[in-house]
Amino acid sequence: MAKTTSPDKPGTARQRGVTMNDVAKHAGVSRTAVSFVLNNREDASISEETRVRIAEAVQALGYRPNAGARALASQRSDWYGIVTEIVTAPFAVDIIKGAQDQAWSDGRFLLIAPSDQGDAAGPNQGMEDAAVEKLLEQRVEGLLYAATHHRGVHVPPSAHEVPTVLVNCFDLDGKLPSIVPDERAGGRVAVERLLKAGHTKIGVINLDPRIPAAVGRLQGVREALADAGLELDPELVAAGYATADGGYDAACQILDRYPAKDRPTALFCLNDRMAMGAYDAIKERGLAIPGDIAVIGFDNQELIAAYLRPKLTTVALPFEKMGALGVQTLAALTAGQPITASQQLVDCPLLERSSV
Amino acid sequence: MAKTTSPDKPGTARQRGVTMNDVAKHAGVSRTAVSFVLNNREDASISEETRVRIAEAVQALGYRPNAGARALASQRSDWYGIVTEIVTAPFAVDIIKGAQDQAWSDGRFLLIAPSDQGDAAGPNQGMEDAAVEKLLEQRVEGLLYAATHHRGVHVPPSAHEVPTVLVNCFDLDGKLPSIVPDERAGGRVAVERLLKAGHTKIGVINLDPRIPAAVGRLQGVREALADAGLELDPELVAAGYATADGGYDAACQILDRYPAKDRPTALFCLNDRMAMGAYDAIKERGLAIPGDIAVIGFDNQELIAAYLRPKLTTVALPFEKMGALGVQTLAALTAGQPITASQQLVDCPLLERSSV
DNA sequence: GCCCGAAAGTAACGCGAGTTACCAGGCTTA
DNA sequence: TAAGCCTGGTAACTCGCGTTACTTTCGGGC
Repeated sequence: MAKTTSPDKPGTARQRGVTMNDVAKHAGVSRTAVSFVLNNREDASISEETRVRIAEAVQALGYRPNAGARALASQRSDWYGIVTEIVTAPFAVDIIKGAQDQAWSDGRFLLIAPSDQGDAAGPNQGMEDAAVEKLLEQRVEGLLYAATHHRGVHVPPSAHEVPTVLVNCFDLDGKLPSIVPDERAGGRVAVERLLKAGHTKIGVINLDPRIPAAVGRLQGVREALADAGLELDPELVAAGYATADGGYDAACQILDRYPAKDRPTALFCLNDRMAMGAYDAIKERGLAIPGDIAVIGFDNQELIAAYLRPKLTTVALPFEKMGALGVQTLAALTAGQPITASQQLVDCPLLERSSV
Repeated sequence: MAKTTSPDKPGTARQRGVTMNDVAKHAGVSRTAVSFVLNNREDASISEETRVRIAEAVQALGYRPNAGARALASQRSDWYGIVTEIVTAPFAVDIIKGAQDQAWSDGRFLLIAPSDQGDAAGPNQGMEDAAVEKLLEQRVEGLLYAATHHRGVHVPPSAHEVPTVLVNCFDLDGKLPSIVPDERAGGRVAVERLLKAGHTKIGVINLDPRIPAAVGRLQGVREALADAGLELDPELVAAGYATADGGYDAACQILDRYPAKDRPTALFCLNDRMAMGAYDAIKERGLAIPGDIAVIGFDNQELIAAYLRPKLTTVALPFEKMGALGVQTLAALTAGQPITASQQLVDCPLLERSSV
């Protein structure tokens, strides 16, 4: 048997990188000892002196552990995967940020894979399956599946091979745990804020009424009004495309439906883009915000809400928190907690700025 | 202390995963044969019949290669790493998207690591070093280093251990290749557009004049004017904070400096947020966009530019393209191309909307 | 003086692949 | 008929590291 190392061929500059073996040799101990020290295994007995020698050798050689090899040997990768359309349409990019931060501070890596989930059973299902497949090849210990818009989804079958958590969407097949914003409470807090400011005639600029966000938020609106002994007048609700133009049109409808003295004194826009349009409609009519009409938005799209003039008071979608919670939930699952189809609601806080 | 030995019995289906050995057994061949087939090695001779048998076994068993083990054995991970503050401040998130897409379609993974690069030699240099270190532990084959704002940076020393490319920033130590937007050409194209529309008196709302973006864009402005035989009148330039409020103030300054008939007929705002503020200043004065005053922005922040009313014509920062080009450059470097401190300029296209 | 147990390590195996060297048999060719 | 060559394939080594089982030394109790 040849000795452990084959002689390095002269020509090959093949920078092999320094391994635990090199450290061991340099410190005059066995590789096992190095491994013990590096992993802080208190159950193995290594003298303080040797410990120090090894640490010095690590320093001297600039040793850097090989995560892949470690994963292979220990059968755990410390990797999570996230597959998401957010990569392709970065509206809710904070989900990634939250997940990333949480994973990172837990000493894990988050592998990010793109997907083109169509709005329903995607036209591009293949890409998504491939993404999951790729992640599983990397032996991720768990999967996050995130959407840009709160909605129901079908998860690729192979995702069931490891613990999986849905973020900002929920499993239409009802098998996986999910984390979604508490739309209802969000709608409620917005209206409560307006009521508190003395507004009783509140216009609502609605989204497509079929999507979960609209359903939840509107229910919250009704609840808040009911608590104050009021009811939601259908005349005060207008729906439109989820754009600034849509918001402009809807605001015009509502505002022009009444003579000045009967006009609603506040508008609750179910997203910030629509609020942006509503601003224009209001200003065009020579009305002041919030003097004549108060406005509350939803989503807290920083670039809009924080830069509109006056700055927009809005309900924030807790993307970052949902991402973090996703990773935490995943950690619990991979630690052995049983998988259930539980749904965690995350609070949508009201951000007070200057439009109320 | 802990029972590390887990007989495969207990409740948790310790799903060992099927390996190449299993496939080999199932197909009645050696593991080597399987490896050859899976890697499509044309130099090894395997009969068509065996090939098929192996493929069937792979199917039947649902075999999935272990990327980590493959990386270990083949000494190549197919991973790139990107360390960036973009994760923490997602302004230029499209850089990640571009890089991710490119890497993905090249069959590689992009590991994303966060950093808190302060604006100068960061207060949080430690975090950044740690990020690079972590990526190197994963044995990434190359590094991307990206910033949210075009500027000079110092790269952590260990980044020099693998090919590294800077994106949207450049190496103050002048050793690494970088990819940055062509600010100068961007400024030029904006002004040329205004000139073409007949504007000759053009106000400029400037950024902090020391940053590379301002320097470059302003130079472009001068060039375009010079080509038309004009000069940049200092009176027409106002700087401000890079916010909507800053833009509002600066626009007021410029507009109120002149009587109505001498007023500039166009404003070039060096970023979209300032353009947002300028819009307000213009509208407040009862002027129409673009009828009385045309506006061009810079950055193409979708949420602003596409939703302002009228929609903002602006010069786009080519984040996505820079990200993609970063990965391409990295691929060339890891393929053996020598590392130089070359700087690639990426075009900033003008996006025509409705404000000119 | 002998046995025992803790302290301090070490040899050897396995993780899941890629890769090299080598072998068996059949067909050509001289 | 023997030497060579191609076809089809395999054993064995390697990658860097975790882990288990086993060895050696040494101090102390009886």
